[in-house]
Amino acid sequence: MRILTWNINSVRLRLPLVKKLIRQCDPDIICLQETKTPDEHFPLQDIIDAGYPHTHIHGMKSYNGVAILSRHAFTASEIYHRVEKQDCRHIAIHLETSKFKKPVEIHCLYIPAGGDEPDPAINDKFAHKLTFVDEMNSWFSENYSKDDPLIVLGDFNIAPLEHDVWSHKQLLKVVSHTPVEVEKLTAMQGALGWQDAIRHFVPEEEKCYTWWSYRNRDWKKSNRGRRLDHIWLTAPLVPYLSGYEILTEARDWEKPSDHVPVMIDVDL
DNA sequence: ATGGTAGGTACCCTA
Repeated sequence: MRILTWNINSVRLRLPLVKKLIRQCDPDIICLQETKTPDEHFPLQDIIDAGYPHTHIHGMKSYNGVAILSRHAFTASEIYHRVEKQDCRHIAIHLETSKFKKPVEIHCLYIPAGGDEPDPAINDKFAHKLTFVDEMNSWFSENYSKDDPLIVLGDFNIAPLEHDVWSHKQLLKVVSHTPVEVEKLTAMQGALGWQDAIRHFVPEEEKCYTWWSYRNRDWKKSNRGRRLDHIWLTAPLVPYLSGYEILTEARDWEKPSDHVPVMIDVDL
């Protein structure tokens, strides 16, 4: 089972790139963030025709929006509203497997970016981001145990490790790598013992990125990247993890997203 | 220290 996450930055604009991605990677499940469209304008028929008849989409006008597109039927689908907002950042599906009694749940997340100023007292967007991560931490802790087979993935907008950014020192006061948000994400990770599927394969001392800013003349040459997109698994799933890929070349596709697809293979 | 680009929308917001 190949499971993929991608912040697509407008699903309508980049539908041709979704098709290219499918041809190239053939994922079983595609999780998208920043689809930026209400459900009635989501290109659903194109997705179905591309081989993904099972879809769970939750979007809004202009901002945010998440989607799960699957080759396989799922038994349940959920929409969650976070921090008392209706802003389309968290959905989930349940998959029956032969490996586990309980369904495997896949949670697709788009954590708020948090604006520019890393001070929650003067920046509401950063305050929202911190509250959002706290709420995710307590919600997962209250509703699940470490023995449940769970996957949480998406654009977390936080690069937690030193080598998840091009310069740890220069980004300490830059939203996405500040100690306060890293601490909250790490607390959430610890609560259910989430395993970072990418760092399962890539040593922590090795640079690893999934996002490069548009505001750069040559993203590849300067290589000022950050690892903002993540796939986490609970312990029961880790033995079945068999591979990963970060599709860095997608940053050079025509009209690219600033994020690249991240995927894992799990033998389910 | 500053400004750089992109997408959606409606003359500005978010990333």
